[in-house]
Amino acid sequence: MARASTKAATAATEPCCAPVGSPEFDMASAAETARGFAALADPVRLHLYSLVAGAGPDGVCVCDLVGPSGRSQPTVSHHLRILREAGLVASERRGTWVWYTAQAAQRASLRAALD
Amino acid sequence: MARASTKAATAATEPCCAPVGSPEFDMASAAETARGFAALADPVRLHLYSLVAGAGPDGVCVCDLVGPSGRSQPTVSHHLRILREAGLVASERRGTWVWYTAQAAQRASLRAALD
DNA sequence: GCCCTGTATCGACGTTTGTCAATACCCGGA
DNA sequence: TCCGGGTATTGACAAACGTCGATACAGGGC
Repeated sequence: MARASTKAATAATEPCCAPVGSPEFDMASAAETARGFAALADPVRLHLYSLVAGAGPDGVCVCDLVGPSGRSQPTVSHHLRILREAGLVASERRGTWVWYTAQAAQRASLRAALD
Repeated sequence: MARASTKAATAATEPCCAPVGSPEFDMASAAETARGFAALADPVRLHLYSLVAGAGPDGVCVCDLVGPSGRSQPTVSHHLRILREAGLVASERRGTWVWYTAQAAQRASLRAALD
């Protein structure tokens, strides 16, 4: 765990390592970012999100997501909830049905995390 | 599951929904992409990856990752393996120690998935 | 050769996740 | 008001995950 000089030490007896430059790491925002990535860490959710994001600004009705996902309706609802809680999609009731739309801000936020 | 006209149906008795435009969804590559996101779906791994990516092209020695992560050495090794299997980092032995370097290609691939 | 140190693997544990059937909730139409 | 259909919630279960202690492996110094 000790620290060495500025350049990688090729000698073996030295403590070990390099500068590492870890100024500080915001653990709170890291947990939030991790939740965002976790929302996309499942093939079914990735598929659902691509369907929602691929639909125009009007979004997609849930009833058009159950079929393509190949999962039961409760399972799809569960995945949509995770995407919603991660801020990647938003839901809106329109009469009998519920429509989901993609939230560009959160997608941009995750893309920015891959700087 | 039925299909409606091209525009959102405001009437309630119509079957339901919109075009949805899901041309095809490559399930195989989706699983691969999901694995990439899953690798970043944990705060500890996010921290480890930021340390690896933040270090210069030389990378970081494992011994400098255990401390900041606040986890045991086996746990860090476990997380590094997941990052490596996801293609986000690569490991290289240098004498006594093992150094990890970030793989820009996979990071770019994940960023591209957020198109 | 033996020891010492750094890293990876193994075994076990509690927690979280993905899934479905059953059920409750919400809304529009009759 | 009741009924019917779309969606969300609940309960249960197996599988996967994060974590650690103990241990095995690898390489350098003696």
